Amino acid sequence: MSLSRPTILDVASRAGVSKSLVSLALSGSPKVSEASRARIERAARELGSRPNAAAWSLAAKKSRTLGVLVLDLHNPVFAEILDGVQTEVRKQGFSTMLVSGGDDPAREGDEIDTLLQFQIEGLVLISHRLGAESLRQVAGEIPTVTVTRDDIAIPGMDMVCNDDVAGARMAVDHLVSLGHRRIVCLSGGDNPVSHARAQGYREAMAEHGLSDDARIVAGGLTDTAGYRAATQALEYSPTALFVANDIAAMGAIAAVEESGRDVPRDISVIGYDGIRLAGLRSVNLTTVAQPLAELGRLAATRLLERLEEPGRDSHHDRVSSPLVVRGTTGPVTPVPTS
Amino acid sequence: MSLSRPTILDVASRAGVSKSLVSLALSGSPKVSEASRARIERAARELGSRPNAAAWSLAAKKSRTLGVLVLDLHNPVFAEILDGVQTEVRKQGFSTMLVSGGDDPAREGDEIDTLLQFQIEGLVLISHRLGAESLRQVAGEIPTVTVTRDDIAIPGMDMVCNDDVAGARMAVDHLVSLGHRRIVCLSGGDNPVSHARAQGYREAMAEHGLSDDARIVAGGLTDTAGYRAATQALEYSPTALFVANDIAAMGAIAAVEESGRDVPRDISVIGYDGIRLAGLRSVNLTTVAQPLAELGRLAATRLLERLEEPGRDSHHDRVSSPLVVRGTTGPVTPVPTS
DNA sequence: CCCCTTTGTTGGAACGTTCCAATAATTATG
DNA sequence: CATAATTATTGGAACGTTCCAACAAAGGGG
Repeated sequence: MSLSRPTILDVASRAGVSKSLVSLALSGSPKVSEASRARIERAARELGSRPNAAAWSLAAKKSRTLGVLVLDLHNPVFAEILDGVQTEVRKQGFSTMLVSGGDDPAREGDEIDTLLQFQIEGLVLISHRLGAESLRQVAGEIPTVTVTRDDIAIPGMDMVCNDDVAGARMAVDHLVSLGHRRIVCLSGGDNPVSHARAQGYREAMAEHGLSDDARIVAGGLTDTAGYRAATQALEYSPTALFVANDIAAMGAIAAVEESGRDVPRDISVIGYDGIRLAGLRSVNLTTVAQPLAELGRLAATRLLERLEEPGRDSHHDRVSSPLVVRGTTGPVTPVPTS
Repeated sequence: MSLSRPTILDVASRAGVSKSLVSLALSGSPKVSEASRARIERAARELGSRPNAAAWSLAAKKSRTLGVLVLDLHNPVFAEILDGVQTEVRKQGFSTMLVSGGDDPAREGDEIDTLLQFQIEGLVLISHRLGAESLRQVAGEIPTVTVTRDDIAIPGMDMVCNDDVAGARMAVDHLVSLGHRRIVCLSGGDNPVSHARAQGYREAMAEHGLSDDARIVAGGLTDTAGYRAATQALEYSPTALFVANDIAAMGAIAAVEESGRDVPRDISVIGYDGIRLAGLRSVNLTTVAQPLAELGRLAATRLLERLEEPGRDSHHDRVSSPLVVRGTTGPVTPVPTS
């Protein structure tokens, strides 16, 4: 309704002081007398004034706002990491401006541009879409932290991720300890994360002397990709599947069940990511659970630290992801299926 | 790195024109000669200048930014609506500033405040948390549209939602057409949306002369709530369950299966919302699918329309949600179970 | 009682834009 | 060719803050 909101000038005249004092009082400066402070606060409350963030940011030459780019909001992994970011950022008195790349690299660039226009002070990239070149360029312009990728090290850019290789090995170890040997890996396609997970699979298989049984089927990170890859994997008559992520694992389970086999009696399935969804009763997926919210929290912390101390060396955090055993993995059945 | 980014003054001096002309050129005014425009654009590109959104918003007295408040990002329903909002808003040249209420009413108020500080021009509320009073207050301050609730009509506030009563009736009709009579409703608890869905259930049961078979079990909108409610509902030995939302329906399915019954052979289950997740192969849930992205798109459209024409009457859109039949519903088994 | 500190308070200049009224350059008109 | 009309361009005043140097008022020490 009110076309022009009250400004600090309105507050000042109502409280009978200068605009400068209002500014001081509202920013909590100690050099304002109690009397004035009380009068100013009352006036501000009565007028319902709200500081204009645009003016603030212009004058103070900072925005106290962090930009967050998420690969695609539909994927629960990102939503969960995001939540950790937001909680921490908020706690430190910053705001976040969130944009979604909508799974489209071109749009991703645009969105970063928008964020920069808003004078964000730092950028959290929850996406592995950006190429090395763009990444380097962005990181050169603004303090940046990436989450979920550890393929590119750029000086001055921080990195937070889980140890995909170790996680994948843990998954395989678990399956082996249940007696499985014919374990097929449904890879997540051509991206850094999936490569690392496949690598961990290979290493663990070798370590258990199962290199000859190692089979990697090319898949993707989606439900349908998992379904297709699993269908194909069945030709190897495996007793267990290690799938690149939880969503794809769900697709894989569907494929296994449709083929008339039971999970986990005939075939065990293990995923990766630890999205909440995997914990739902009807899914009940065994998985390597990344501490998603913690990843987000850590990323925010690192970024805020760098804002304090811009020149510091880049930090590379690699947190470990525990194995969460649920209902889709079990001991290998003694009698072979056919 | 560069402490001070290039401004239009830098561009102006490089192009040998005044700052005003740069402003004109960059905003695409027709009264700039081709020659100057080309020079200015080149200079801007070379310097890598980016308009300062804060300054812009201050000078132009608008922000071209819309605020979006989401109840909780973890719930896929909201992410999917959000996606529709963002796509449309973006198309019209606006930016969005997203905040999440984190399922906490107090924080929700704070977040709206933050949004207002950023001088957002309009607000999209994807949440049914706010009470009538706060809602009225917010809507009085800024053009607002709510999505997914139709319980409170406030003059000047637009509303976009689906017809929950009709949707619920459709669900029941579907079950009845499959021969079901003992259909139990697992309600979603004490919130406007769940009330409407339960109401639709009651109406449809009455219409089919099944009022005596109507049973409503109090539940919630989460996985575990659905599980518990379903466990309780089994005492009525139903042949079908109508569950308040998809997530709860997934919990219900788990309960049914754990009790040794098969879905859909022994008991059919139908959900509500149409989240993508429900379409995953291993879930394959029959549901009343709200056009989630469309809801978001429509909300954005209405809000932008209102910005054009501030005084207009409030629009209440109630879109219809088609039934999507998948694998969790089937004909009632001819022979009674016990 | 004067000067020095301390404590509050103030006006004005910035910040990077837009917008407007005024000017300069160009073209059309009689 | 002078003048009017049009088209390009410009400087300056906003916008709502912060920040700083300067000032007023009040104590404290000699």
